[in-house]
Amino acid sequence: MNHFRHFRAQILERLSHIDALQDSAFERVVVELPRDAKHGDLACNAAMVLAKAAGLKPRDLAETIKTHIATIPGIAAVEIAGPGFLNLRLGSDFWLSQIQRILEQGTDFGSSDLAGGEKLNVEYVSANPTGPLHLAHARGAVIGDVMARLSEKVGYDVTREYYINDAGGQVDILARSAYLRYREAFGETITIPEGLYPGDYLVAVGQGLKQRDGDKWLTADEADWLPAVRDYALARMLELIKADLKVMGIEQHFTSEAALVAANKVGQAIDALSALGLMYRGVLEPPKGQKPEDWEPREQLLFRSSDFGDDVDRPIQKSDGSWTYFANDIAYHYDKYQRGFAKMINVFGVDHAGYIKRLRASVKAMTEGTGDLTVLTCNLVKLYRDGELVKMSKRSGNFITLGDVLEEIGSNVLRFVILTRRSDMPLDIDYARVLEASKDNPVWAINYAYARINSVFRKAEEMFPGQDLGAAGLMNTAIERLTSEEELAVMNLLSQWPQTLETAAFNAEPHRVAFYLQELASAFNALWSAGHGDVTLRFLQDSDLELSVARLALLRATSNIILSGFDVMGVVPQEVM
RNA sequence: GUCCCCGUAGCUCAGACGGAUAGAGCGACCGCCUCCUAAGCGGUAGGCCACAGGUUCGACUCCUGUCGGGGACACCA
Repeated sequence: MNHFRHFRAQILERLSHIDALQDSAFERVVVELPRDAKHGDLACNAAMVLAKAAGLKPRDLAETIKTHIATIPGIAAVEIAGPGFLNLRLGSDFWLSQIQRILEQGTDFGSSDLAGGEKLNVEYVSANPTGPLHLAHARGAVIGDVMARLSEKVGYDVTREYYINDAGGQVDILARSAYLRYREAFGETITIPEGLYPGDYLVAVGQGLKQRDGDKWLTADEADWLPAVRDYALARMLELIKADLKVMGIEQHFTSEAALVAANKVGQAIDALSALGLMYRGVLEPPKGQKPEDWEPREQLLFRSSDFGDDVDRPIQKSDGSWTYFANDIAYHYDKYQRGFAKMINVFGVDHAGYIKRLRASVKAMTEGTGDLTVLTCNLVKLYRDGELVKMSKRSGNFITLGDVLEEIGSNVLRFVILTRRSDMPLDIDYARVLEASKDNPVWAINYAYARINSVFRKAEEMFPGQDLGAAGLMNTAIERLTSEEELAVMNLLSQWPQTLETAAFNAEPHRVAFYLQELASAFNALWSAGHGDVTLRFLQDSDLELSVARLALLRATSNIILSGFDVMGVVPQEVM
């Protein structure tokens, strides 16, 4: 349960009974977290935003509102502060109900059906199938995967998707590169010309092809071997890619660009846009600034993307009459829409940022406004070792593959590090730092809190043998015994989890989960350490079972939320450290 | 030339829908282990939120402009 929404609804209901507010609109009323914990558990701005229309001073209106909302169940105290804030303090009856919900629902606590089961397509990675994934792809993979998980939490019916760009010139280059490796497998000495892929991951492809087909292509014409070599190499590349994704726990539905083209989806999508009057033949202005030397004005088939927010209209056909990449992409999104996805999320690398406007324009146009495409961009990732930037050069084939990184730091750390930064900000990863076993390594620090909680439960079983310390046994707890500032801070944070999930999901900001977990772990560690100075604050008090159980209930709720957070991030927790 | 992103503490970064004294981690300095994991915790110092206007009762947040950093800009994918 999102307690902000819960109490807002309760407050609005009470406001509707106040005579002075009969004509007021309540949309601007917000229930939120006060900036300072001293101000209470919740803050409401109702008096300030409604005062003007009601013809009252904010603080006078606040007095009236206070008397009406003070009796809402769960609210222990209402204070008026500053320009007219209503600061609410929640009572132990409310906290107990929250702890009970968390214990009962486990990792489902915070899930909701706000999206009402709407179908959502999340497309990510979609790396060209011409080589192994590298570090930049990992970022998109994590962001997309976590967006998918978050979206499911708030009630979307999510399909995870990978778009295989297997129809363009790059797959012919792949085929030619693989063919050279095939000849190499027969002992020939090869030189890889500029423009082909030099990476040695193709050696195995050449060998595999030799094994499968023998020498039948050695003397064949390119026109004959190319399709076969291409299909074989493509399949091998997809195997590589899927293997890396599997290590990260990612599985997706694969859609082939070539298959869409073969099914004439492009023609259908362009016809649909033509029928809407959005296609025309015309000549584009030359690009301003540096004008390419070989630029020449030519008439092309253009899409009126500028009618839908793009800067200029975009070409759909190349000069040789074949479709542009954009045309295929229009077809792909048209296909998504026909499969029932009015709502789509794409995760792009920052180098494709300039492509977003035209793609969104095409979705708006072809769905006649009913479709919605959100595009998340992932900024650059730089890798550091011992403070030195690890150079990556795609041209020489000398780049860090995702497999290399996974081998060294693992999926957990990689996922977490990626999620500690907003996706559209540049990200630096320092090997030494992320592998450190200390609070400098955030995933470690959170897992440490979780492991400590497990440790307390092990101790508790020794101290109170026979006591039921499972969810059922902790359910009816004297939560009012928890009165320390540190304990209340943790309870308040636990209650913020549903809100965190919703914000992260609906604003497409998966990093919020990571920041929330760091805060929660930090609050827990503070609670733990309070017991160092003051023995009565230790969780387990062998002379006071009731208090110990109350504290254990809070701890179990905390570990449930940590597990929920890890679950959403795709991080696998360690039980003991 | 156009478009997109960014500019917050010494460093790396959070600050949803505009709200109260702008936060965290690292680094610096000072404390805390006979005790559930000190792999930790507490405290102190450190900010004209790039700049200038505008909207508002109220702007780090919204709008316009300027400066600075990054990225992308016909037919490639």
